[in-house]
Amino acid sequence: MTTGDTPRRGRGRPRTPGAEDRILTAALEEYGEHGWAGFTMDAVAHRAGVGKSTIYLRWPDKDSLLVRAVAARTVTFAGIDTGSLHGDLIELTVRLLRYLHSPGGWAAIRVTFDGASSPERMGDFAADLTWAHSQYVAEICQRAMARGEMVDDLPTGVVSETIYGAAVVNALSERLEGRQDDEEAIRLRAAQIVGTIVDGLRVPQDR
Amino acid sequence: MTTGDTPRRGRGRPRTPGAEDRILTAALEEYGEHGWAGFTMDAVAHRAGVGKSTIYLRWPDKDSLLVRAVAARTVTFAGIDTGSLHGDLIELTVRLLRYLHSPGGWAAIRVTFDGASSPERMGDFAADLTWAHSQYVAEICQRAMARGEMVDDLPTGVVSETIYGAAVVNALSERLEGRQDDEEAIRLRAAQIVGTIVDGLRVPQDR
Amino acid sequence: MTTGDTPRRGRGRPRTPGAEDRILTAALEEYGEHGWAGFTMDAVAHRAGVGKSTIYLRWPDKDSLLVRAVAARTVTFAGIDTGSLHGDLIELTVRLLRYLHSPGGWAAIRVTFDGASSPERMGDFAADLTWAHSQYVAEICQRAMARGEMVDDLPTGVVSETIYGAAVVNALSERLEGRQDDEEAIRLRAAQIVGTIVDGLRVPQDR
Amino acid sequence: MTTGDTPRRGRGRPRTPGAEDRILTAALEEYGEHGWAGFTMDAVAHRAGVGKSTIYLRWPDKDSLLVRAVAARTVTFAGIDTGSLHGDLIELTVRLLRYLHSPGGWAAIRVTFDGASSPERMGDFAADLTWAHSQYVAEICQRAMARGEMVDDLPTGVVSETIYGAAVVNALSERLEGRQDDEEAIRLRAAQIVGTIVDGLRVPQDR
DNA sequence: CTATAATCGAGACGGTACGTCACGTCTTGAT
DNA sequence: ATCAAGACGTGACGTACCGTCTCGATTATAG
Repeated sequence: MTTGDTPRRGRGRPRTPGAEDRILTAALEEYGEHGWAGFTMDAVAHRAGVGKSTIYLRWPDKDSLLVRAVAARTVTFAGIDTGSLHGDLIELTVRLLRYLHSPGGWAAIRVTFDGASSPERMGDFAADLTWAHSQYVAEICQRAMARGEMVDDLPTGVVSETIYGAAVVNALSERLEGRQDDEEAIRLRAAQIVGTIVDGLRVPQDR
Repeated sequence: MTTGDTPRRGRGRPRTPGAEDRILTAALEEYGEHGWAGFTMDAVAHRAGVGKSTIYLRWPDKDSLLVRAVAARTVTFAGIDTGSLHGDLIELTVRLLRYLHSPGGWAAIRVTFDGASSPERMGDFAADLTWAHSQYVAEICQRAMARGEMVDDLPTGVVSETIYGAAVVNALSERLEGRQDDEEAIRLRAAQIVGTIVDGLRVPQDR
Repeated sequence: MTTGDTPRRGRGRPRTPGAEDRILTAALEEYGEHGWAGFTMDAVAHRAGVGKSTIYLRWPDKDSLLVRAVAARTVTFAGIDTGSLHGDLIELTVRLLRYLHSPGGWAAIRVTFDGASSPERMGDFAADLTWAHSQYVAEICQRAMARGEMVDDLPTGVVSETIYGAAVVNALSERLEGRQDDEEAIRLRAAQIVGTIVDGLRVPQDR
Repeated sequence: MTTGDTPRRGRGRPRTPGAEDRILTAALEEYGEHGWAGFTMDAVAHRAGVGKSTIYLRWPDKDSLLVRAVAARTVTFAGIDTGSLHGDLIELTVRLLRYLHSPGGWAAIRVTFDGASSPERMGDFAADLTWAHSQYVAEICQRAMARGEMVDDLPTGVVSETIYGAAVVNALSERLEGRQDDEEAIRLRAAQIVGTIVDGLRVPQDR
């Protein structure tokens, strides 16, 4: 996920090992503190204790730096398997909400939407990220279908859209209302969202 | 929601009638084509065939212009009442998807997320918009609860988050995948989303 | 000699009248104080109380600015006519030495030599300046020839080369030795130079 | 005048024999082609087929390299003695013109004037060079005075300024006018310059 | 024959200035 | 009073070069 891949083939002074990380961290911090406006390459360089040239040696421009900074801090939600559809989705949603409520997660959201507007500049990060998210849900659903727990006449994409979407909008409204949701609030919201999706809104008629 | 408030009668040359509209249109077009970076006041002025002063006489800065341009194209989803929860939500979701897949709707999404990141500059619009969306769902849910059609131990905010979120992410993935959903695709997706929310994912056990 | 020629045809805000002068003055001062290294566009802009764009609106780059700054302060030596060859040349040489010993004159020398090395960048200033200098001498010589005061089998170019060259090298050695020639020293040197050229070095044999 | 001073025997890999020369040559060529601006250490290193460290092991900075490059190609005009003032000066002037019309001589002129502008960085070379030139003339003049051939109430500095200056300005105008003086043109000009200085401009009154 | 050490080509590094571009302000003459 | 045009001060952009540094490779002397 880093720029990496450089096999370091010898000739010339090698790139300073720590620099990559320090720059990405500085970038995320600056972005978090000042937003896109006020997100300055000079400030990032200064905060990372690095010259601008060192940054531009690694990333071609401001957009790319931010995208990579976000990508480098992307978390994975793979490997969830509690044994039940409800349990799996709860676990996934809790982790998702936790992430999206963090500065890095919010930055990922913004970069994703920016990326969808100008794919030539922000590259494939957005597509990769949303595809990864849809996969987590797909795996959970496939297991649930195999267990006969879940209807099988529904593309899993709808489920991932619904869960991912609910989490994104929840993070959005947290920011707009100036809330700071704690772990308890997150767990409650996850339960409500998953409950709606698994059990539906209809009043149970006979049970 | 218009520029308004300043009736601007009195002495002197009156403001050129068409200008307001041409500027807002030009702004949306530029934003749609080039994204936030590459969205230039000079370009907007040029495309609208207008001097920069004419713009700055009406809006204080770039953010405000963009917010107003988006707001001027905002649509309302009020007044839906088909008689059933399922019917209401389908109608709402169809309209929502149609809007968010349009250039103006996509711009509204982006402005909303930008606004949440820098509320001091353009936060009010985002808050107003999301609040309005949550109200449409709230009204529908309250009527459904009164009819006994829907569980009443769930805050309506969860429902609006889920529907609005699913629609937003659907618009996002349409762009990322380069799709161009037609009316049929939209109706199908709306049915799937609302089905999931109203009926849930569980296999009906006895019916 | 200024950038000028702009007939100021109306449309748009006119260029700030004083700016041109303030920038040229600031440029010469910065150049005089810090030399070519340490001659910074930002510093010139700051000293002139002007933005960099205002400078780049008028001159395409650093070289051009310096050339024009020097050119704008170029002095003329036209109109010398004391009635005798000796008197004319003394007057010319005194003025020339005075000028070349001043900061502006020294800057003119440097720009001239730079210009001869890269004519595509420094343009025609160097050629114009040396041509003008040769003309002053040519006029003086032609009058002297007409009066029968001077040999007429010699191109006047040699005379101007000799006088201009002596003055340039005199200014050079003043700087290298850290001298600060006063008016008296200048007049003495002028007399010696012109004496050498008019009367020659040979011992007068019979007079 | 070479890099010298450090005999550099002892252990370790000895300095590559040809490097010194290749670097100085490359430096003069780059300087000649692009002038001071556009005279780049990287370009010199590349043209000499050498790493930058190899250059910086020998000279502390750009100024020093250039000064040394010029100094290494400096020619001497010592040992002229034809028996007459006129003959000596002709010989000196011819050699001087030949040198100053060559790339190395022109570079020496430029370095001299640059050095006079920032003596702390490269002043010594300029002072040494001009002092050497004045000595050649001084010797010639002293012999001429001893022979009673030349007036003795004139400091020899004036003569050297005049001759050196005329040669410098002649080289300048050759470049400005795009001429390429051949040996014949040089001899003619030398004769004219020396004639002016030895015999003066006055019409011989009785002969 | 091995250890030590200076030099080499390559090129990344922190810094500083370049020339460009956009923002939001301003100043003009015209409407 | 508003308009189109466009110059203004400010400040970030991405590039280029300086002089330093770090690397692995090379080439000598010293033990």
